[in-house]
Amino acid sequence: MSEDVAARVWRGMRGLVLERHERRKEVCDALGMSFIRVKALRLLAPGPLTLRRLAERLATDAPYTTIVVADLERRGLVERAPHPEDRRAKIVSITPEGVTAAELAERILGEPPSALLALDPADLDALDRVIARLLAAGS
Amino acid sequence: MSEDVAARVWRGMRGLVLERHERRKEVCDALGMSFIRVKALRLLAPGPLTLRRLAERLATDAPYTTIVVADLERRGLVERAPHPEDRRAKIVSITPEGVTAAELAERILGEPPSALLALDPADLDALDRVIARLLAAGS
DNA sequence: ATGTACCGTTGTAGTAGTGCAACTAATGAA
DNA sequence: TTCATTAGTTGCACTACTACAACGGTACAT
Repeated sequence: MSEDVAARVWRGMRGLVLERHERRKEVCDALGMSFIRVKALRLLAPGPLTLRRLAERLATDAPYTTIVVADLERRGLVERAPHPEDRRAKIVSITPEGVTAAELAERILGEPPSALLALDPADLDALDRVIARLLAAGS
Repeated sequence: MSEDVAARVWRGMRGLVLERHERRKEVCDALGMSFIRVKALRLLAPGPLTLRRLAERLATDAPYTTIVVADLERRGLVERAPHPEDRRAKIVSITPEGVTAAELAERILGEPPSALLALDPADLDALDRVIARLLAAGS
């Protein structure tokens, strides 16, 4: 049954990501901040967002996002500026220091498990191809 | 560079598991308990553990594990019994009601994303084979 | 202009989880 | 026996996060 295979694959992927290679604590220790702040920083790395949009991406509400952003701003990692077209909104953008921190986070979180690095190149390519398809599919 | 491929694959897997298909909230709502309790239940499903061992598996300390287990016991989902050989220790085991709850959690967490179910059977098999190898490798 | 809706902020209250200290009971070694 | 160690528990203090209410400033349609 291919549903069983899918279930086994899914369990396997979850196990790899969530149990064997959870780097949450490591990255929080390295950056000296809570995980939601790391997440915010990574979300802002590609480009500025309004606070509201950031809140959505963080799956939290605006009030808490204000606190997170204020803290990151205090650390000099992000900046808040009024939105040029909508003066109600503010755009939150990452600073050079923030980029450095975000890159460190990416390096820690993105470091592939050794098993993945040790994988046979053909297997790795197969994995790469299929994962790309999964990501391309909407959900 | 195969390291780049590995990094891309790893990022993809993390994205799938952590961003696109995070079921934490869903399972907590369904079971009416915090995620660490769900985790404890799932850890106890295969067989009893001492409280200390459970604490290790939960990556938390003994005092908090006591609280979690006491709460699960109040709900009738686990039981505490004195260890037959070491009267300092207690063995925590899951009840039939606990098994039912754990199965529900497994069903929610283990439900593969639709993209995985829609995958070409050959791709799915390839994925299955490689994931199995990754899991077989220690880390 | 006016009513409605939206954005960010402040505040408040509650839950979840972490970390540490101290205690009892039990084990095991000297 | 005595002593160090371990298992579980209780308690406390703290951080992180969630959820909601309310407010001022702004946008926009009518």
